[in-house]
Amino acid sequence: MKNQEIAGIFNEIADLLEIKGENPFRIRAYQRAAQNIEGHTKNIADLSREELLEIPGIGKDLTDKIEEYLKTGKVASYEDLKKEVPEGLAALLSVPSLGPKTAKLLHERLKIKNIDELERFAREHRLAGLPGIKEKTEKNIIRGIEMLRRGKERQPLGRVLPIASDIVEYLKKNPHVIKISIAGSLRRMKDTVRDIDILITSPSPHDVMKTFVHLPSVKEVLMHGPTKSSIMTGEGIQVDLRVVEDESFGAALAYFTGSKEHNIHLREMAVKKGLKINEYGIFREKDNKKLGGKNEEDIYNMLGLQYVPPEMREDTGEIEAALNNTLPKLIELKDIRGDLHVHTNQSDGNHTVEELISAAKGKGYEYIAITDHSKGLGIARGLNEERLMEEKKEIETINKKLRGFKLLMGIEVDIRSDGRMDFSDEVLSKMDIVVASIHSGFRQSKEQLTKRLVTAMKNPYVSVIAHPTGRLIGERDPYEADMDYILKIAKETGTALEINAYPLRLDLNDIHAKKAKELGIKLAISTDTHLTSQFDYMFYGVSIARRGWLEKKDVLNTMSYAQLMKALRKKKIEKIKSMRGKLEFDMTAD
DNA sequence: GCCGTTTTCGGCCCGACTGTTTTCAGTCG
Repeated sequence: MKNQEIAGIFNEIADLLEIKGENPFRIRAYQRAAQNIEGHTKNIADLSREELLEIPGIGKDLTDKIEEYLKTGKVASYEDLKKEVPEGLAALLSVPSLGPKTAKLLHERLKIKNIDELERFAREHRLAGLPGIKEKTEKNIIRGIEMLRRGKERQPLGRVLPIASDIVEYLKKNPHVIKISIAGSLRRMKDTVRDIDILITSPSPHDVMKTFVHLPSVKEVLMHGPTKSSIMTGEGIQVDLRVVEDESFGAALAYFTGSKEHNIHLREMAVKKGLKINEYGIFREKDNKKLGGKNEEDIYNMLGLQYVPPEMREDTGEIEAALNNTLPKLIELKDIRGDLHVHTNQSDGNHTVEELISAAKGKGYEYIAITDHSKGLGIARGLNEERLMEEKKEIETINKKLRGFKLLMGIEVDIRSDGRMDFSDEVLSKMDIVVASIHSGFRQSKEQLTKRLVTAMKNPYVSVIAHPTGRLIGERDPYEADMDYILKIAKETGTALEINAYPLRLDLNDIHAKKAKELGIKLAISTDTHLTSQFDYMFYGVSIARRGWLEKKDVLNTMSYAQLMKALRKKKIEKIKSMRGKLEFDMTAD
């Protein structure tokens, strides 16, 4: 996908233009274009000129630049800009509290070109004395650089949400708090978040703010105003709190949840209707009469839109869909009827089958698939043929005794480095479900990795590809595989793709999941449980699915046991037939 | 740079907090 590359260039152009002091709206145009390209589910390189022009925020000029880049690998105007602005200067913008005006000033007066130089000047007190800069600003710049170095990366959703929930519980105890909600990218359930946003309504903001800046987890108070404060926790996560009156809760929640792009789009719509939206409500422009804002729904209703669930608020088409009354009915946690990727203590899980059944029943599930590792994964005590068959026998015995609950006999079969499955087709054919995945050779070439996954999908007994990109958030990048091609083959072979709900994986991610849905590929949302408590991760998987606009019908494990077994068998037969067809064709071709 | 039921030119979302000021610019979300 060229999308990331092109979005990156447009974002850098925006930074360079900012330093040059260019027209802010021109800068925003580049940022908006970058955002829309990055979030686009189709590979930009495959689009025609007309299709490019249809992307919001992409006009004639940017289309030219995209085509220029695809053809030559460069954008001339970007190369020119880089010559004008010293290398490294744009990086100064990543320092919190330091913006383009200051960056420009620092370069013009002190010839500062990068963050290291900036830090040296600041520590030597050589910034103070410049217009508008004194000791306090100097200190803020040093603090900003430290923050940047410490917590640059975004944190995984699964790590931050529990911290946020603790803070919410603590603040709830303050008697002046009426309503409280998590907002920001955390409420939108982005797979990684940079900070925690919390919204409160209270008649006595001062008291709430006082509680907030004295939370036990506060390491530093970054900002402390009457309605808005920020703190840094001991874990190095920034928490922003906003307090409004109860009458404004809905408007403030919408404003504070974002995304920024979604909000800007809503406000532009409002302006065209003679309305104005801010965090206090929605108002009639001419006489400033308040028309709503106590509930989030007010905002959408007044604009003639369906209510947009927070997970969709990225300005990637949801507003247009809401206008046309065609928003998908997003999948919900309660739609999930089972888990298709579960490990027992036979491989690297921690529980017996019975313990897993009991926990799954507690979740209200109708079934789970037992999918231990295969022999190739020695480190996880992967099962050989003999142990697998023993497990199968055990599962069959247990199944006979179960009432209102079923086990699927499965395997998480390793895709070996040469693309072969870790078990023969004969063994795999005895499974109810085969989940195939890559656990080694991550550094192979793009061609090799793609080929491995494609070979797996073409195997008639493989039902699901687990954690298809192999990423571990903050630890390991997704491996180089041609995702567009993999999606194409998944569609052709009828292989389902997994949204692995393990918080560090969340793999597929939201963008790929959306694309898979558009192609008509089925998805499985699975927890990859190794501990019974990890069944709870399903919530994260469903959140990613919602961000990918998935509906109940797109997800395998929303089916009943009978429907699922029928669907799995049908796919298997179709695959075998199609493979035979290919084989015969190949033979006659020779 | 984009975009059009007021516009092909002239707009482009809106407000809080900080640090430097004595009325406001810069930054952020």
